Amino acid sequence: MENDAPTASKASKSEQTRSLILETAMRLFQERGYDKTTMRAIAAEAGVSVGNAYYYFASKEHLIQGFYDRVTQEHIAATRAAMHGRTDFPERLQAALTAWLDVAEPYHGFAVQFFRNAADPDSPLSPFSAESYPARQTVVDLYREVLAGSTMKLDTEMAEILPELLWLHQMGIVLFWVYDRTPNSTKTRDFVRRTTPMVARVMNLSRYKLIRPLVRDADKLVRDFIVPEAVEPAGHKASQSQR
Amino acid sequence: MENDAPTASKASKSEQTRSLILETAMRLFQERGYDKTTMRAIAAEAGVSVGNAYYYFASKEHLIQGFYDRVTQEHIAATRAAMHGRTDFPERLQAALTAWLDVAEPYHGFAVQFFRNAADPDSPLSPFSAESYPARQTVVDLYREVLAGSTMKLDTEMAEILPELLWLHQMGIVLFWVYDRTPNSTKTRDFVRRTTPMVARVMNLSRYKLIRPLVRDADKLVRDFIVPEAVEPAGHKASQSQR
DNA sequence: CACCCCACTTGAACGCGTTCAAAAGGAGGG
DNA sequence: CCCTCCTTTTGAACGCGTTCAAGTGGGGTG
Repeated sequence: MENDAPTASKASKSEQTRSLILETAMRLFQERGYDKTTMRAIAAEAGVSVGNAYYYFASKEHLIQGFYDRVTQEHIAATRAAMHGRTDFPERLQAALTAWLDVAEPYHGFAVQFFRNAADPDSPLSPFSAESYPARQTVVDLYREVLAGSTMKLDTEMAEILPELLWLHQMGIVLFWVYDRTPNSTKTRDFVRRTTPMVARVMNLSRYKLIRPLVRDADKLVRDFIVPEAVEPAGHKASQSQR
Repeated sequence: MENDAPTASKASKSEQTRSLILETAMRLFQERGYDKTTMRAIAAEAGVSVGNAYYYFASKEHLIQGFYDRVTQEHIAATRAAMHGRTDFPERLQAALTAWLDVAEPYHGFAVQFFRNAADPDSPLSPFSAESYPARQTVVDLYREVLAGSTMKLDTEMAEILPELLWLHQMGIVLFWVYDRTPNSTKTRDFVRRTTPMVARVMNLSRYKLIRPLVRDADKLVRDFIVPEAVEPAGHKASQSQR
């Protein structure tokens, strides 16, 4: 995750321990769910002490960041594969969203915990937090790609903020998914299938005279309130414990 | 919350204890925040035992339901007062949203904690849960009122689902508010001020031929996926303990 | 009055996430 | 070889939400 530069040629002892704990945690979360996996159990299973786990991860929640990063990486790869050769925008968008559902499905059980954090602005895990800005930007870029590779025509004004909006749209889908208890998230998949063409139609409409002023206002609104200007630079980095 | 019907003419001893605990909890939550208020502290301050608190409230979270109900009641009253005499839809909508912000402001500090828990579909406190269906419906009815009292014209099809959508819209605003750290939630208030007329414009547009099919699809989508048909009746009542 | 029943109350105990002072390595420097 | 200074590791201990077996008390019944 972090760069580790200084020494290490392949994988310092420290780095090994760290990922051993992370892997163990991820496995147990998947096997027993988040709540039923205790820090003691993770430590025991990994063959270290509880305190050691806390040396590498500031809290139990921070272990989830591992899940988040992993899902994001797989999501991007899967989306690129699924979009390959397609230029129809709705198809590409649907590919991206369906890919997310495929990748995240195994974690559905404890994804709830993830979303709990989303509602807490103080949590570094919140998708809106400064700490997760890089991860967020990665996904925004993915949607930029979804858009760029399509034949969809829209004015530059719109094109600029759209990736951000599509990311927000994905967050909405994820919220829907978290609440969805149907097997294999069938309901969410249907929702996506029916929602995607509508999104495309709204985007098309945005070129009509009638709607233009509304679009312009919406654009300005998003710029003023939603998209952060570069995010405050100042020190954080304090994501880990370091006494 | 529960009905208590059987005996009690004015306020059975039981009912007194119950509300004593609730009032104490609400006060401490406000004074110290949710996390820093311990169940032991609540019990001590109320002059009862911890176990007794758990006799009346299944969990610490359940105490928050009190906050939720109170805010809802005040919100409805404040909105009616603010809308009085106005028939312009955007004005009425803005009145409703601003009223919420006014009423909820004192609790901003621990509303975060509340929303954290609310994001959990398993929690009875979730705004989407079956348990909070009545409370939700109360607010949906409020928005029905906002709409009905306005001069805004829209076809019946639209008018039917719109209250639900406006409730959803309010949820979005609340999410925004939770993240807003400006004094007196100025940013959220600006957001509402600028957002409200746009909502009205979208609603107006919905009558144009060009957009009609889109609206029809959206309507169907909402009916199929969002608005629950009376909420499943069956078990899973098992969310809480009850000896 | 004695008895029972049951709504109500108690507080010790449990399991959890988290903290922290202290120990153990281990890599240089003398 | 020892001393020093970090990084890493340990596990007991703390405070919390929650549970539960054991009371307590008052009203109805015989």
